[in-house]
Amino acid sequence: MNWTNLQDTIQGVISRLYPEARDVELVMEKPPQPEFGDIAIPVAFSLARIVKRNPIEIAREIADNLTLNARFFDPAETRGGFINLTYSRSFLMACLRDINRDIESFRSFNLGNGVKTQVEFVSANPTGPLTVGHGRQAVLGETLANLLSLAGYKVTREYYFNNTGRQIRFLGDSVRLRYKELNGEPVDFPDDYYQGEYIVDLAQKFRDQFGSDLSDKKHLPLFEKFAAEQMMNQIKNTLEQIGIKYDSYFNENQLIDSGKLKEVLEQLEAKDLSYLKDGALWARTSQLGLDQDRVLIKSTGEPTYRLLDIVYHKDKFDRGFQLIVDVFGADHQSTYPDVLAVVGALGYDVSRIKVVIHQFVTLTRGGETIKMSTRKANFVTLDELVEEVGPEATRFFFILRSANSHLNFDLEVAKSQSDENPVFYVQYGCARISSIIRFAQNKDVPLLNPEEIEERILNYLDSPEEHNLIKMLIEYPQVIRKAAIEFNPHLIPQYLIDLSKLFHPFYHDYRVVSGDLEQSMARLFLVNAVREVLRDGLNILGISAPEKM
RNA sequence: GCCCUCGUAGCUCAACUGGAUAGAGCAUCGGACUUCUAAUCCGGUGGUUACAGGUUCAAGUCCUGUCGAGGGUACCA
Repeated sequence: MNWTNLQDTIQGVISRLYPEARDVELVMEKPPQPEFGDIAIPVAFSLARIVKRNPIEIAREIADNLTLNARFFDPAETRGGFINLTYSRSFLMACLRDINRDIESFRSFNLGNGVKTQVEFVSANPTGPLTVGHGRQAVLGETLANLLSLAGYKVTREYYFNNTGRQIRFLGDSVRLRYKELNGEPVDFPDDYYQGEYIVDLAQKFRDQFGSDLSDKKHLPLFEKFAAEQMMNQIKNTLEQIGIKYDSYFNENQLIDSGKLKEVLEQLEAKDLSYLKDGALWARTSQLGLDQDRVLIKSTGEPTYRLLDIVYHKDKFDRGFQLIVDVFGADHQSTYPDVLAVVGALGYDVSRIKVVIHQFVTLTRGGETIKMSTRKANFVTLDELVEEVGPEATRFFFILRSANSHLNFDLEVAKSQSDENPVFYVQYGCARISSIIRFAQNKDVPLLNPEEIEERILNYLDSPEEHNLIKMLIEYPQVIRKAAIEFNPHLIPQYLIDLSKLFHPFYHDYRVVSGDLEQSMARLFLVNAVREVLRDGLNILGISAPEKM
């Protein structure tokens, strides 16, 4: 028995009582107040409109007809049109056993059925170190991939590596000029080139490797290749520091070299979706429902980012991905509709593409906003951030807020490792419970396994606080499921904080290992379940659950 | 100008996608370790959900408008 079974039961009662309203949406939620029970169902209000009757009567009628399995739920009550259900004691204890048995199967569910899925995230140009903003996307994308993976999707994590075009040319030439400087030659370094100190480092490395006879512009391709590869390695290192690994790196030049770009252009021409104007090739995006046409090939002969992204997405479909997740920053909000429209016009089912947009990170230092620009090099790198606050806090902080909210990141706060960083609060819960279990072992209080613990012993768990803890644990699978369905991973850290907020006061008020052996075993069984959930949740977030702190 | 995303306690953010009396943390004030970890706990203070209308049994959430922030509106990515 679980939440889903209950939902089916209620749906059945409704369609029997009110056949005309069989399709009504059944919402089940947590009531705002404990005296309203554990589950609230406001369905009578929606039914009232359809069957044109008083919602209070309807609620009563449904409650009376809910012949629920009494082993799991106490009789249904109604209150002002809401139907309220309360978990039975035996249901709570059954769940507690399940959690102690195997947390992964307790929270497991299958949405994906092995659907071949790609999650693309970060994909920053290798023209500079990753910034704090990329960090948010990295953590968001990776956590989403984790969630989809445990939801039954077959997930590939991919990084799109832009290794061609103007940005790379600028990068290569920036390095070349710094290299010239190192050779003692005078240079005029353009304002719109990459100003950062890391360019000088690259030039130095280049000089160490290739000598000092290559400053002539004809060697630019060598600089480009060298610099892009170096930057890409640096980016991989940065991501690895916060525990992020990819299954696949996709190089942009593959799209060009393989002829796929050309193929797409031919298809667009055949469908009369492109035309020449002012020396450039345009897409008729205005005919696809968008506000204006867009350039595909610049008059310089170079493809635009939009065109490459169209080809890339076509290629994703051609590689057999059935679900395509793109994690983008807010600056892509205007380009992805064009990409989707054109890819759709090429005959692909773009409803299989899910675009997750996250808002920008505003970086502050003691309340002062820091303006960031890669070009000007006045940015804070992800490396610097991780070095200051550690990988765990970095990950937790970035996943704590919903993707759609502007994230304010204050360096002073992050650096201080203060109470404002709730990752410690959650981890401390794990460490505390581990400590209790160690203590219990020394006192010969065993942590019983779910098969051997008797109902008689579980009867010691009879306080409201203990029941509330178990009820909170029962919510865990719903939280994970919801996070996966809605692409809202921030629900997980929010939940873990809430669970910890229930555990820590419990710890203060109730002694786990006491003189009463059976009571101690019961409480040990409970806190172990809490640790299982905390540890599993942290694991999904890529954060460790320390046994000691 | 137009298009996205937002606007919730002094600050950072939640609020189960339309549900019951809008919740946490930080900050601030005051308390708690001879007992399994004080990175903890307990209590006080804090709100016309930017503003004005509308939709309905019910609006922080939906629709319209105004104001404010960020992003886009490039033959940059």
